[in-house]
Amino acid sequence: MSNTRTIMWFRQDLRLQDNPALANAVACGEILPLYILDDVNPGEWKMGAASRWWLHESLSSLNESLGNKLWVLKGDPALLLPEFIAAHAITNIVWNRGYEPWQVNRDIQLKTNLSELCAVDSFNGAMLWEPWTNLKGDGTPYRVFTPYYKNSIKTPPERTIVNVKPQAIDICECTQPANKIDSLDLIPPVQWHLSLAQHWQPGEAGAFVQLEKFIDDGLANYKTGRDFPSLNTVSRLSPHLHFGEISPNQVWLTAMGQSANAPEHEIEHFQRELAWREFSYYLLYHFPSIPNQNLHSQFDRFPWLEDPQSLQRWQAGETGFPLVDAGMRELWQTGYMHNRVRMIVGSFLVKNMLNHWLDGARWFWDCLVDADLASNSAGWQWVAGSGADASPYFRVFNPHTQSLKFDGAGEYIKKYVPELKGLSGKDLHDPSSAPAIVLAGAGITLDKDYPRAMLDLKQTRERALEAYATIRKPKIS
DNA sequence: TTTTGAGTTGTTCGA
DNA sequence: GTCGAACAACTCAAA
Repeated sequence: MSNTRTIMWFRQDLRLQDNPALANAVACGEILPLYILDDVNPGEWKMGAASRWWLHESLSSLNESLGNKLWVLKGDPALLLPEFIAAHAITNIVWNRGYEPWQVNRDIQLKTNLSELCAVDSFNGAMLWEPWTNLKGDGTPYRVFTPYYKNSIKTPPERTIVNVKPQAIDICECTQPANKIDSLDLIPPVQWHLSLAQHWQPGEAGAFVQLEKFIDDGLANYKTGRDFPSLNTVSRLSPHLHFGEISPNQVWLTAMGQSANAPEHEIEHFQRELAWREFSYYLLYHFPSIPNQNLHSQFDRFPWLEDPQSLQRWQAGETGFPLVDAGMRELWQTGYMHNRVRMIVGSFLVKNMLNHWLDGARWFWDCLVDADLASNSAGWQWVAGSGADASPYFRVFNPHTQSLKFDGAGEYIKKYVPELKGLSGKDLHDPSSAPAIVLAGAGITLDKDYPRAMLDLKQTRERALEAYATIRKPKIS
């Protein structure tokens, strides 16, 4: 019988299965499972409102899986942990690594300091390939996805045995307050989160339900189906992955094992999308300033406009462009937005409105249940054109064209912008241009029941192209 | 060092 | 209605 007592420090790995740090801790002997809500170190990017709701639910679920023995603290781990280690006769502490800049810095420091008090070990629980692997021949990081991906898949993800949870976890019996998770104050005072609860099942079990659902309904038609927001063809695993309720290894290997149920190229396409998540983490790790600064510095000179009123209309889903508004309202109501629609509302904000991408990133950060510093930063910079593998300057999404192409029947629009359900065809996608008699028949008065289009697409597109031209590097003659 | 080909997700215009 | 080219120039990766 060993005399170890190991802190299993849960962070973004709120699961029992395929959890390397947990497996290691359990193998050593008695464990003390702990979560610390750290609002000190993340600075500006501390968790947003939707994420907090999710975290509350996910911690509750994890706590239940651990027989109600999860410890919960709030504050700076650098201050809390030494005291905690001493108070509970701890011999070891383990965790799975994080990759956000503030986490990396915090953990390096912690590892040094805690090593004087007990044994410390960290593991890879969140990545198929950790960011310091897969460098170019010259030792510098990739900035383009395709070569990064091609190089990455030469090495299969390290773990091949997943979906296993440790048997017979020996958990330290310590008394703690009954309402421990509530004490973190993760639930907003406004009852806004109630609508989130209708759409999601946070926690490890919920993650598996979602994975199965995707395998059954989405994977076989993933490549094309993923473009249509009214279809249930995307995985919707992002929040589960963000909080580590399921690991990318588990998802990757499960998908790979479906060749009897889905064509190979569909599976591969999904794996590519998982790799985009990896690439975002990779970029954030190697270019830690991307949450706030343009990866391509010529964008520092970009003539952004500041117009709080327009920004507010975009946020509220009252731009007068049905697909944009549907997306922004989906975000508000469900804490999520379909991928294609994210690109469209992003392009609208950044290119048609000429609003700085950071405002979009901040709004998403607060509203998304899958808010992830890596994916959010990389995604917004991609849309703006300032990031890696960026969208070319001339790619300005036309919300009407996109709407007709990807929500032709308007199912998605009608779901989130129900005041337009009396319209159909072209009029539904562009109510501002609909004949008066059609609008009257549908019971819509523009600017009363639904806003008139807040800008002119053609004119703002040209304005955007001009703005992009101003930051071109001067030609050497 | 130089060269070559490629680079997630689009739109518009003119034939 | 359909189709291909143009939309800049640059940077990246690899040979």
